[in-house]
Amino acid sequence: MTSTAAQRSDLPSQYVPADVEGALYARWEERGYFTADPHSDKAPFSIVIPPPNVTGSLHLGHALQHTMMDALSRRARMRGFDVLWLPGMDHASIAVHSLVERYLSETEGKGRFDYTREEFVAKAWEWKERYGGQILGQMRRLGDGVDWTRERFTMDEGLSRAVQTIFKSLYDNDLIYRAERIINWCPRDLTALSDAEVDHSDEPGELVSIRYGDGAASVVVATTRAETMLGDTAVAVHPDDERYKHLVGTEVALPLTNRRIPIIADEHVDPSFGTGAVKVTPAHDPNDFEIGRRHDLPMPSIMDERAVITAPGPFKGLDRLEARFAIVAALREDGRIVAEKRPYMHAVGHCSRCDTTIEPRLSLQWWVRVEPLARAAGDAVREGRTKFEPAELTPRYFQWVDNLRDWCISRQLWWGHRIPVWYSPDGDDICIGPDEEPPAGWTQDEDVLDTWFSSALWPFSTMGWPDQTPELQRYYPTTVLVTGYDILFFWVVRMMLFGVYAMDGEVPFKTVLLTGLVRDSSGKKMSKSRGNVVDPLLWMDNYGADALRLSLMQGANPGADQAVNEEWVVGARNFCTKLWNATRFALKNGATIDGPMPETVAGADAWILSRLHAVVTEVDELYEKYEFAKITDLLYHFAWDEVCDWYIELAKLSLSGPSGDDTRRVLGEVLDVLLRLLHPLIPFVTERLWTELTGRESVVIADWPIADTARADAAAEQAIAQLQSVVSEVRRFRSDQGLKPSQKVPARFSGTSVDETAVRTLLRLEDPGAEFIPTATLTTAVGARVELDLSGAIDVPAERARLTKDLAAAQKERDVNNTKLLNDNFVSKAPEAVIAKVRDRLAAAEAEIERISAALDALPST
RNA sequence: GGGCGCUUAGCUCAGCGGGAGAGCACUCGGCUUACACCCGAGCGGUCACUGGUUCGAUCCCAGUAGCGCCCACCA
Repeated sequence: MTSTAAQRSDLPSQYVPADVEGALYARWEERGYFTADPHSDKAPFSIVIPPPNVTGSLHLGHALQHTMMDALSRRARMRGFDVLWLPGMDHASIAVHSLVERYLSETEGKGRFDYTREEFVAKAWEWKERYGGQILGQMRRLGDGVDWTRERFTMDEGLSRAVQTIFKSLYDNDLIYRAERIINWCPRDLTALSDAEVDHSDEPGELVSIRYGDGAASVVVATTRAETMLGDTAVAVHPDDERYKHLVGTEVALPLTNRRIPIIADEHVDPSFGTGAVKVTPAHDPNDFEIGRRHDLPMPSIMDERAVITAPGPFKGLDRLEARFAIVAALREDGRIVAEKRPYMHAVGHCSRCDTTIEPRLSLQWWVRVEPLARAAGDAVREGRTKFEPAELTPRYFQWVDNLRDWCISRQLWWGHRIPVWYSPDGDDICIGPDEEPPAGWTQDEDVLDTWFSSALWPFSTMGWPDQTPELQRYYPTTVLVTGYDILFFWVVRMMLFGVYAMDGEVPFKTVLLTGLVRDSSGKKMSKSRGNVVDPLLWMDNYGADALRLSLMQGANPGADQAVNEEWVVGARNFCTKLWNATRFALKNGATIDGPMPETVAGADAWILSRLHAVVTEVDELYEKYEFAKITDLLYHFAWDEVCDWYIELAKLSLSGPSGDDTRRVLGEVLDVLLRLLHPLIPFVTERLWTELTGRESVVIADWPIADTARADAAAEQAIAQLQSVVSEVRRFRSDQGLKPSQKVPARFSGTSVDETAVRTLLRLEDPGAEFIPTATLTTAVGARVELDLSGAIDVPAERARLTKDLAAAQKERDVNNTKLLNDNFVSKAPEAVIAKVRDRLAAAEAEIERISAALDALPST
């Protein structure tokens, strides 16, 4: 399978991602590299993908998270794990409804209610097959190594079965119940919503104070929702409020109506807010509902499902906002308005899907009793069975899980899992399990379940639960969940609730890796309304999937948001090109991975191997902490600064020398290991280069590098450090002197053991001739002396400026350290190692000052 | 009202008790036969402010100011 690298060294000088990415992915998929094997004897490693909406398209947040999951699973595969990365999509009940409704209105000119339920659902499936799931192709473009043979959809038969099974179990255990309560109602989507699906924002409204009743028996209430007064059935005051004690138990006339309503006392009322008296509208406000329940008040509803007034009278038929305006005007006319504050900023709930103002509505819905589930889910984290990365975000989990209220799970929609409860003509109900038949003549509940209900089962429903499949037994609990901290509540908490419940207390994941949000280049949240949304597909088109992935990983500090910017993607693309050309150089020069590594090597070869294995160790440590930004930074600098800028430059010299074969082997080794280390982050370019370099099948199935501590070579590292120091110092001198890089300068070395030939070549220095005149002398920090013959052409002012600057720095260094050593407290209390270091630095600074002063003195005076 | 976090080079961010760092941007010089998507050199910061702890604070503690996020039924 191997052939010599030199035969294949025909790469062009630039990497063109579009030429290779598609074909490589197709080959990986075809060869089944990403297919898990539940019967394997390898240790399992599993991740379930956060299922994107079937309506969705890949955005930068996906790109970030998918790259992390891909990197983790590719590395695990290389390390010898049996990897399952399970892909799939969510049916996204409300989102599909909006899209399908728009689609039907455009294509057939009809609205949702022009179809029967069955027709609409059929249309939705049709839409899904035709337009849904675009993201799956986009995931392939990004390089996601998911197991497509196990792709799932939340409305699959198997997952629907899981939904029905757990629903029945919860129902039978009295953890699901039906009750009439105030719910969040979206008057546009015409459905109930859970608390999590409501976004609150402060908005300018109005606070009007209205006098109820007349004379001494009157009371003033303040409200932001004057229109709901039509449904008032009481006025409440605090029981201890002396101002109103005498009124409790009496009645007042409700303005604009003929009704009289009682004044009641309830602990909920805050006497210090407003007038201390509050109107009570049990059918249109959650607090008022509770008060109404406590006092057994009537709960008349005054609006329909579209938030249009239904209460008889002049306001009937008005929209809630029109009604508010009209009612305040009418009250004003009646002289009942005591005060009006406008604008009055207060929090208003909005439908997270369509942004319509939520209407609290009294409604009969299905609920999950979360308290017992939440306690178990909280304990799982308290006991450390699930850990959060970064750990700082753990309190946020508890904030959620410890304060959950019952979860409203029924939705007045058609696309989704229909509630498996049937009603008899007499109104009895029965919950039907997956293998049961409802009694004849009974009818099924019309509602579907909240989309998040099925998502909450994802870690086990996708693996075949409730059946005890090999997958479920092997891959649950999953190794790690990677998701944004923004859906901790929506999703993570609920998976914990149901996972712990359904799987006998076993958590759905051992670690939850929470990523930050991807923001625009100035750190602003991306949103359609801001118009700053970047399409990752465009960047992939222009720079390649690897460049996108690498740029995202560069900014991926645990739990922190990151700003992205096209220039970073350009930089990442440049890195890929750099790698490409380094490998191209290696191939051109006969680098190889064939044959055993030489036991001992010298000079730059020894140094780079020492560094390479240190990097392997470090990368492994950083992966344990999910430090993607640091992993990327480390590999970026190792590859670019050390391998390309120094090692390859030095290798150019030795390739033609006596140890050329060693260098060819070492160069092959370095690139082989480096490409394997980089593969999880940038799979395409590394695959292309690695197969070219090694002639082997695929880096996807290559082994993860193992650090070889025997290659650690402190002496070699020190020697190269010295060489680098000498070279840098001379380069700086040349640059300050304005010498062209191409200009050759005679030079003489002393006091150093660096490889003179190497240094001369790198610096374009010539051997000293017979008439060598040392017009400049450089002494570097490592004690090497370099004399250069500029034949009188030395730029004295430039050199004086350079030396003066160095002198000032050295003097400052001397003073700082000297001061420390003169401080008795420091000398007596600081650790010995620190003191020794300061002494060394002082000595070095003094030597430096002497050296520079001498050089300055030696300069010809002008 | 609770909870969390941030403030370090022009920008985006690392660092977090003993010498201020990276990428990009910027300046200067270079087509040095892997790479101009490149090479070499350089400029750039009283680490938000005020106190405290410490021999020593960008780093720990307290407070101040500004910014951000999450949660919350004060009408």
